[in-house]
Amino acid sequence: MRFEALTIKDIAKALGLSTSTVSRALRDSYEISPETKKLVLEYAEKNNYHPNPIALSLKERRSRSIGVIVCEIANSFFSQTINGIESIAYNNGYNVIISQSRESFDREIINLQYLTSRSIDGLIISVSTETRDFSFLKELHEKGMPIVFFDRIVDEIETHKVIVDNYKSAYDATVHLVKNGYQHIAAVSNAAYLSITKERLAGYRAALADNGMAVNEDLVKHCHHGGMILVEVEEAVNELLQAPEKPDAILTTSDKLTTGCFRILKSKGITVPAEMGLVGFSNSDLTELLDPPLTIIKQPAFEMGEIATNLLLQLIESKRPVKEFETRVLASELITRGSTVAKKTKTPA
Amino acid sequence: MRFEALTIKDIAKALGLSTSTVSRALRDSYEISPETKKLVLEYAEKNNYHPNPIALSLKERRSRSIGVIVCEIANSFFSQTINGIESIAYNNGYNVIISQSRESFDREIINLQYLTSRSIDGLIISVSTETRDFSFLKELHEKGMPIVFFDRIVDEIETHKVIVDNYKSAYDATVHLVKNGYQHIAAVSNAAYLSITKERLAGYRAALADNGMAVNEDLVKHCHHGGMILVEVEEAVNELLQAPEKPDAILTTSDKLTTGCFRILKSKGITVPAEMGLVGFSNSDLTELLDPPLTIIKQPAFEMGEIATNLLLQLIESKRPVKEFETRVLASELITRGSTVAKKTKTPA
DNA sequence: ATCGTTACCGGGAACGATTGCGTAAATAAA
DNA sequence: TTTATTTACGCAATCGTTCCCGGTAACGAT
Repeated sequence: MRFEALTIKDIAKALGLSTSTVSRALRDSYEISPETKKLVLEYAEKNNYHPNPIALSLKERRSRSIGVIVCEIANSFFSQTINGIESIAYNNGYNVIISQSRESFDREIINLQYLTSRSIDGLIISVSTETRDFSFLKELHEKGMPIVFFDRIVDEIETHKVIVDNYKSAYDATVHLVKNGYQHIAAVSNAAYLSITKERLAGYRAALADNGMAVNEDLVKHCHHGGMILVEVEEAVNELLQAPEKPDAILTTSDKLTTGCFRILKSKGITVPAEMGLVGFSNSDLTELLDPPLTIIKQPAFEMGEIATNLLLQLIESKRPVKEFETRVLASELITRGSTVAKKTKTPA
Repeated sequence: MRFEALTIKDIAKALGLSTSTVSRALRDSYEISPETKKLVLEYAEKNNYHPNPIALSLKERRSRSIGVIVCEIANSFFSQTINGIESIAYNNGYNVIISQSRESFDREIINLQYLTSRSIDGLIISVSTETRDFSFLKELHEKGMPIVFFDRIVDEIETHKVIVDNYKSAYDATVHLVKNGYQHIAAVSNAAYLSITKERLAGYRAALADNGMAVNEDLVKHCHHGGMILVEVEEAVNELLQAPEKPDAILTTSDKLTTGCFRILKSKGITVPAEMGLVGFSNSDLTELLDPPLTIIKQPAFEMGEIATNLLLQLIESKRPVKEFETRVLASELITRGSTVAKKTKTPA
């Protein structure tokens, strides 16, 4: 069952005017007399008229809605980003339609097809951990769909992108570990081909090298489901513990991996930070309350969502095809807490 | 700029048929010859035809999208619920359009107006903590908009609702505190008029009464922003600590309040569970890793989202006005952990 | 030869809105 | 008074789709 909304036609009939006149009166056209305008406007106001957005969409060939694809909503980083996206979209009269890939490539494609068939005006996406084939996205982009990437971006596609300085973030976090006396620093990261993985591990490796420490590839682990499956993280940690050169600290490169590693270490009775230092990317506001409080790399997720949306709207509302694209690189924040105060130094209370 | 999609008209022109024939062929109508069907279908397939959903919406007077209003996406309970909503909506070919009220009544109304003007087919909502006036929702409902409430429901409006057994949940949690030797149990809750507040506090009070403990209203605090503002929680805790009868345990009635209280207690150096027991509603998966691990009441958020969506779709797709409404009451889960092992009993390792 | 059926297909009106164009009346200019 | 201009409005096309009406063949039955 549906409730019938008032249409322009109803107003026209009620007032003995044509629909064109009503339409023009509502849009305050110069060719309508003030009296008629007043009449129409008052009637519309009184009867709570709202233009049918679907009819408008059909006419204007735009839906005023943007699609968002993330791997998971219930993840602090992504939900904070969506928060930012929603706030900007909202202020500009756009809807936000959300889909989850759940880290599955197939599902990402289906979502993509679905969203585009629902005629969204633009897309904001952080690709799934499985996504190695970008042909669908590329095709979409070439057809003219405005796309903005954030977090896990796609180098092959030229468009606006929003990320943090992944290299520097990981570099600084690794240096922080080194400064705190850790000698054998491992990394637990996502799939190797992901942009964030490449950049973050590059920072990690550079930091080690710059501090005269050898990079031991045995100490770099990849979780192909990005920590969605805890067992995967457990295996990674187990392998690290059995490595010839057992690490004394771990750098994790995403939210789920950080809390996942912490969870595993705790369950194994490995003390943090004494036996194992831990620093990782995380946007959860509860890491501070953990035991020990976690040293984290926090991304400006909300702001990233805002920027991505502004860039997308710019793309959507541009009259001519945009050729100049920018990659916004934001600074992350290294919040040092208990999980990395170890070895040599002890922070004074 | 837009990319032009293939329309039924294009197919008709290319194949020398009328649009009606093409339309019918695509919908496998009996009055189209097998040959023509094959021709059309193959052409459509080859050129990747997709019916324009906006045109369909206009014709069918439905948008195949549902609106969701929650106070905040970046909240574990709500993001998990949205997860459930999205999964069911997705499987039924519906979009999910999300808005946040940020616990503000005004913003909730604006979102409501916006969503309905965008012609959603139905609405799933958990009202904001400020919402006392339901006339807008009521009017919407009377106009025929399918609505399903979850979590913070509205008694005055007769429609489907999805909640947990708030009374029992709070009752059991309180009894748990009593059993663990706590004598003076306080409650930190949301605004008094919220459904969840009333039900949960009723359970709390009943549990105290049933165990021969007096209900001291000084020990019941209300946070009118639902814990969104930490200061508010801090004030509540301060008042509790200065109460004539100082409490030795706190029951918190929502996610933000639980972690908020914990944060405040920790910052004040009040040890949990020794000086103060703590149990609260929470859906965060990190509470287990806190120090001490938190005893929580966990709601089946994902499932709640699923059920709410199924009920809504049922409402939307019903041929005649639905008169029989149900309130699904789900069981919550009391997960006992360190934050409530106190006084008398000590759990053996 | 005429009629009724069946099988196929097209015309055109919706759905709700915008907008280019035409035009009547009123006013101004010649 | 005649002509030009302005004012104020309506007609109809358009967006992409569906679906109610037709309509026209071909064919068998009378």
